Amino acid sequence: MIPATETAAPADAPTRILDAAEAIVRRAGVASLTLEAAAREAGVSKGGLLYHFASKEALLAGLLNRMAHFVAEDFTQGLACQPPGPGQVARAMLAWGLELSQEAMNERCDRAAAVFLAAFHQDPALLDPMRAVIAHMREAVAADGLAPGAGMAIMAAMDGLFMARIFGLYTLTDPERQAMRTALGHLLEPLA
Amino acid sequence: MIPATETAAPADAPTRILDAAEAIVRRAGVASLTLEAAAREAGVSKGGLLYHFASKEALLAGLLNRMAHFVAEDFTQGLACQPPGPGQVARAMLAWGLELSQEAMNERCDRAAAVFLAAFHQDPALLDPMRAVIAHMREAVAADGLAPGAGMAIMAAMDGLFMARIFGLYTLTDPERQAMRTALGHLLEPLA
DNA sequence: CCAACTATACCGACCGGACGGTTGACAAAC
DNA sequence: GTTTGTCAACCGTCCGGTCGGTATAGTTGG
Repeated sequence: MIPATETAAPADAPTRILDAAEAIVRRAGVASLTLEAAAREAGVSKGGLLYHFASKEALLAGLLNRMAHFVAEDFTQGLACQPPGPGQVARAMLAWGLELSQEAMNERCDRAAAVFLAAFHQDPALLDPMRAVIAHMREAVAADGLAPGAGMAIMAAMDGLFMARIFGLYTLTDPERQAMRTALGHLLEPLA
Repeated sequence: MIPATETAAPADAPTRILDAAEAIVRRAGVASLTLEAAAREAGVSKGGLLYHFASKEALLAGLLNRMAHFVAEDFTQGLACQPPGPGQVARAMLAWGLELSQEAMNERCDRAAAVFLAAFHQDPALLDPMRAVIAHMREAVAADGLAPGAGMAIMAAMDGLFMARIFGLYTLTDPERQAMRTALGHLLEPLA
């Protein structure tokens, strides 16, 4: 959704730097993200980068803040696509994790994963903004009007798929996704 | 289960080094794991460490192999505790993720997480032994005699809890654990 | 029995490179 | 003329890995 500020759009330097850092982590892993590399990829010098982000930690913090914002927006949007009523939140999560096209899902996962791991490696405390977003989601799940535990189970399952993708542990085939969708769908009924 | 080879037991050097590396990552994060630090904590010199593990990558590989072995064993043991029949694997996974004492669960999670993240940071390919173990689990789940998707949903949910703990995203309260256990329990019935 | 030799386990000084961050200069914008 | 954005050179540190050396325990030949 958010406009693709990349191709042929001369974004401002901070944005270009964030994009570059993200791209590096996605392409070559956390360990390859250095200030010099990010600066080069963003088309600025190292000094120029440090003008906008005073330290590597600041860079990662900026990256994660942007991501947390994006995730929160994504969640709200997904929620709006579901008809209201009990289980709305859970349905939105299922749609996010199992009904999205593989490409869309992979794009979101990989992007989030890159930022996530990079920030965590620098300092686990940098994840705080993300934790806040997730806490907000958990509240929404708790107030979803489903049998207690059902929503949390669905959320945890989607988190599990997310992790599996992050680390390349496994990916579901399309029939598997469908089957899991059906199974978890049973938890949506008010009293199962 | 596995005998605690730590306290007052002068294990052999390679084991001491692996323990030390693991402890460092758990205590101070991936970034703090240096060869010198690991060597010091293990009570050997850097040269001594490099005698047993020829490179940092070799050290991480050793760490992850040990962990993969431990996880596989843990899985087999948990399986043996469940009465046979359809859903045996899924029940074992539920027990692992939701019925274990908090302490036991945290211990396992933290230990795995530390090794996992350290290895991934060094080189994602180092996770291959772990991927093999997980592939084996997925096969077991697929042959569990449950409705298709149910077992995978349960496995994914446990993975999600694992990730949430790794990154300190959230932890379930005891009532929440109980509720999730109940909800996922519904998926164990042959045809829901 | 002993001397020579080898293998194993370990040590710690050192090297080279990389990386985060600093500094001083410079040009355009206001 | 000062603020803003950018640059390139430089510095200190840290870390992975190398290397020459040492001590102990076998092993072998005389």
